[in-house]
Amino acid sequence: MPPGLKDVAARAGVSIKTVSNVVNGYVHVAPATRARVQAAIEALGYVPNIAARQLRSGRSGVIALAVPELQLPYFAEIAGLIVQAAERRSWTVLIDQTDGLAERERNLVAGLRRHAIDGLIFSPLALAGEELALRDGTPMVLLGERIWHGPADHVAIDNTAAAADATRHLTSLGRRRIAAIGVQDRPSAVTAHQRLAGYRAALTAAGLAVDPALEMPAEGFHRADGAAAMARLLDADDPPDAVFCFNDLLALGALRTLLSRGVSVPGDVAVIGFDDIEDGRFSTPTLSTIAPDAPRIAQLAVDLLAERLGDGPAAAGAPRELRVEHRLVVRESTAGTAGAAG
Amino acid sequence: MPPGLKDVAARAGVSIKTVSNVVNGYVHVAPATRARVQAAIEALGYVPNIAARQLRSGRSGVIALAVPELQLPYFAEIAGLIVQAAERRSWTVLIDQTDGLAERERNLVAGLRRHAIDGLIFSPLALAGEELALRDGTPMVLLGERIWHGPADHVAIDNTAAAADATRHLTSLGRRRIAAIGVQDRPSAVTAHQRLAGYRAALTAAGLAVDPALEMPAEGFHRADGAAAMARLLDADDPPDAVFCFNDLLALGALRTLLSRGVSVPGDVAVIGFDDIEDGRFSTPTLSTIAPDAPRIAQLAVDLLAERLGDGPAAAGAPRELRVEHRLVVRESTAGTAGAAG
DNA sequence: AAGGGACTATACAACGTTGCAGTACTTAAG
DNA sequence: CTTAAGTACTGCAACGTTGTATAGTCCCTT
Repeated sequence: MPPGLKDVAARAGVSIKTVSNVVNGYVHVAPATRARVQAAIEALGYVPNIAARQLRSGRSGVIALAVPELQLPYFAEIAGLIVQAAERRSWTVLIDQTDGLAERERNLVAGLRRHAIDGLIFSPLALAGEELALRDGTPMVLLGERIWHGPADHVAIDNTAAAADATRHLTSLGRRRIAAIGVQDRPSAVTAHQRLAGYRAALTAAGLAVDPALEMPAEGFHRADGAAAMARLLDADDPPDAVFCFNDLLALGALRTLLSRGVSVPGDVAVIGFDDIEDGRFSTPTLSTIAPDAPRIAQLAVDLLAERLGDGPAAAGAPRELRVEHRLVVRESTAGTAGAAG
Repeated sequence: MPPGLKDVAARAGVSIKTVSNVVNGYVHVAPATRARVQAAIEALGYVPNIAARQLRSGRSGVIALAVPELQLPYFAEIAGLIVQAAERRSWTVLIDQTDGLAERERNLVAGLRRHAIDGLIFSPLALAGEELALRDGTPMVLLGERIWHGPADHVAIDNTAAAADATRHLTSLGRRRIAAIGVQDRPSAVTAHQRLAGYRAALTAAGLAVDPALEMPAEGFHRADGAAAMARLLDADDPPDAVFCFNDLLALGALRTLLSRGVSVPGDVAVIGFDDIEDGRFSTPTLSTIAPDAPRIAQLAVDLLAERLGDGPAAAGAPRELRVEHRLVVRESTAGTAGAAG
């Protein structure tokens, strides 16, 4: 029903191939011909059929982005930024939600969509290390963890250093009993492990003891988990005077518990999170956090993929690891000032 | 490079079409043949080429979802739910972010991706009414507004009634000076208009005067807009004793302003929002709100699309309008209890 | 015993596009 | 004036799949 090259060719009085040449910007087309074809294209409202193009060329112009959960504000932000970056290369982004399920992630890696996508940007949650090796040749860029010598290209901040920065901020404020919320046992929970490592390192560096009672596990990284963990900390014998939460949602949950119990923040307990999501800028009190350079992460991920996709010389080669900067953002939850209830 | 029907056929010693029949679950294939083909498929790791299938059948198995902004938690939630609902029909969802830009929305409606998608679920922000008529035949389901006699299928809650419910909740608490935050002038801002209408209707029904000074405009529907509007309300001569915010983010922004100025919520000012996003369950105080039945919205939208796509009898026919229920959710910001600072 | 139907399997064409090979004409160089 | 190089355009085949048409086999009915 919609017009094809054939229809345009008929109307412009040229061959199908010439129309194709015009569409693809082939140089050796006479200006007059080009104009005539253009006119026909516009008159008929011709749009190239992507399926046919893909069938012929093997390229779909679609890349997939797989994230654990779109409702986590951090991933929503990253997704938006990647879509923008991809748009500049006129790529379409297919967003896949894994819900952190190992099976879903394995399917992706095994090449579930295979023919449909040119590349994959993947933020793994359940999988790590060797399991991430892509079976088919689809280029992949990993996001968000620092996996040394991993099987694929990789963009991440230095999680361990960032966690240490957050913890050091708390020690520099004179806090001595600093808890961590978000510890996870699963061997694949690389993020949690790295942030825990950074936390411990900073404690040790400040001459503080590592106390297992202060390392609170969290099932997920949601507000509810943070709120529950904070409650357990407060109910314990020797409650903390500061908390480093492994992401902002945990921190917001913790804040909720603290405030509803009348604990002053940061007076009695200082709180710092991780991610710098928008919510943290409007919570009461506003939330100190570690801000990864998300726009740069998105841009680099897309650039890396483009490099692999380019048929140029740099297409092959060993996996690359790109580090992105992060900043410590100090707000009320550690620095004080505004109406922090007590 | 990846195997095709041809390769499987060769290995199984049957014709290409027979393999195709097995893949598509055609009934009249002898069990022995079917088994042999299945074995070949698994041995070779055959995966159907979607592009070729689409080229042949015209169907891509992909539907698009276009929302204003993924970072708005309400849309992130809807997106997740739609992806789930689509998965049950083994459809893939392509998520498009319009940023509320009229041009981007017009492109979509004009059929930008045309061949690539089987249908479109669209939550318009800048466009309304006639402009939404789809040029090509791609089925479309509209989300989130109540456009009477619109050009396409449509799933929505009764915005006006819901806004009236929220406002009535405030009047029933004895509040007399009730402000609204989120008013928008643009004729296409249908949501804002309808919520304003419901607000006014409920005021009138309660015997209260409509006071333009209490109807606060908001550029966007973000926290910052709510915070700013609330500040202006508090600085005015006769501040309100309750606020109905047109979405939860505005309400959370308003809460932030109220608390940082030491105004008691709900003691001095009661606050209610709209959407029931997760944040509102963990804010301080927790946020009363109107909860649309989001899972049902998602399910119905996908079902409607499926109906149009089915080559069955119900495929054509006049646009349908489906109404989804909503509930009033009363939490601390209007009902009191927990540690609402004062 | 003949006819009809259900079952099993196949061959061929087409979907719309692009790579490759090739033709005809023009211009510049020797 | 011939030859080579470049320009402008065309035709054919192929990408991998599925719908239609067809043919052969077997069993059941009349």
